[in-house]
Amino acid sequence: MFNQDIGYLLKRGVAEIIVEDEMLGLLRSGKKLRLKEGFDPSFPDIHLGHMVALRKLHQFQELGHQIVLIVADWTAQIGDPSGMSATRPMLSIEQVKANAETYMQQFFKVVDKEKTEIRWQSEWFDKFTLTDIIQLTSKFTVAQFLARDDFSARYKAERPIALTELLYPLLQAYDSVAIQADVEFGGTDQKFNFLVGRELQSMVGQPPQQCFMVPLLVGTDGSQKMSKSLGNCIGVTDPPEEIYGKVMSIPDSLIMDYFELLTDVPDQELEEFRQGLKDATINPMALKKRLAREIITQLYDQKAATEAEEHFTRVFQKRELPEKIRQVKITEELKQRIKARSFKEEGLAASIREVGEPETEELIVSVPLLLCEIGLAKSRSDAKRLIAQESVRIDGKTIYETKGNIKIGSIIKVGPRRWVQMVG
RNA sequence: GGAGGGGUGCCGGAGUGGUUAAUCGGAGCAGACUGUAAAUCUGCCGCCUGAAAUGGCUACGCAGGUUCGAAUCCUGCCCCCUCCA
Repeated sequence: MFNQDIGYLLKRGVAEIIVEDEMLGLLRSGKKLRLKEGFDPSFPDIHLGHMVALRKLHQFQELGHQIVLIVADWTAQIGDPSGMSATRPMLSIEQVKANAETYMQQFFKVVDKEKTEIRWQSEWFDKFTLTDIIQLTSKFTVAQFLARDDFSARYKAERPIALTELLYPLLQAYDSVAIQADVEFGGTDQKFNFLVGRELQSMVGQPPQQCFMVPLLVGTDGSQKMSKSLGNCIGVTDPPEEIYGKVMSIPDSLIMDYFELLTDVPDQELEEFRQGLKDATINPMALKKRLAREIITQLYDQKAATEAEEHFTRVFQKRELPEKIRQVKITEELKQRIKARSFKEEGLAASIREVGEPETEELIVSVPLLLCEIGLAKSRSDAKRLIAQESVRIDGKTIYETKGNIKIGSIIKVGPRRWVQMVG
């Protein structure tokens, strides 16, 4: 049983472990391991891509090991050299704290707070002196760093590499020394940084950490790794319906990866899925529904998953109205703004009329203006385009011109998934 | 210190005096098809005015200038990259 657990732990959803034998030895030794996970407080939002490693951490926790979460408040100022932006604005201390707070709320959706130790880089780096930095940097060579994939790629492509970026792996490595990490967790893109940590630890006489790397989850676009800046991610705090919808929109080719990395559906069952997909006895859509339920159940609960599924079926498969629609109040202020900015010509001004009781009040409005005011269009030009494309519906009727009637209770729909209901 | 290359719309990247709100690709949006999959096809894709045709404004690192007219020419400035030292 124990061996089975370990096998699952070290195989399912794992890209690479350095050094696997040592890792196995550590697990068998019965020692309570210190599992390192760092995060950059510039990006406090966790998405499913991060969740892969966090799920692993949780599994280790269940076996009694200790997570050490590091708030990388120093390296955040450098920026991880994973090719994107080299420079980024320095965050204020308050901002860092607020972001750390946000991060942890999401982090503890997946891992057990009770078994987590939280450490800040500033605990050790605030005290760092130039001497310390010189000592640290003197241990490595430029050639070693240029060996790293993205450094060498950028170097060859004659793209800039900031000196501070070279410092990034060193600082991250020092974290491992500071907390005496036994294992560091992350995506395969962290391999270089992890290895520097290993090396540094052995230089200072600590047992080198194991590097536990999970595959990078491909985002909803089906081609690039999930990342917030690419806009292809599913956030762990996204509302259930949204997670459901986004999962349904992933390409079929990703289904099995998602199952493997993000759920506990047993390997054997996954094999059946694979086979079923292969000989087309399973509808991929059905699998995605299952997947969406699994994920939402983990992040919320079963009830939320069921509701999200009902919502999806109703709104997107049957094309009915959602049960909850964002409501916008028709305030005096809104009316004034609509009046002030539309139909300035005398003849038309009169057409803004009130019919009968306030309850049945009907307004003739400039639809582009209205869409802007209630946040369904970015600008009036944008709104006009949407109308021209016949994607604006008021109470089920497609709008073809810029004039339209609304009343209390009117439902305005733009495109396939944006609704607003006007309320009094 | 010297030499060379470059800064264009969300991103990549054309354009080197006018017909350029700026070729093209990607992303995005809308639509057809569908399983909110893929593939494919169509349209849109700066802001404001107008029902629309139209019109106006803002935009090609920044500031000036030349010109009837500039992203494109001139001057100054800022920033980035590579190479040599």
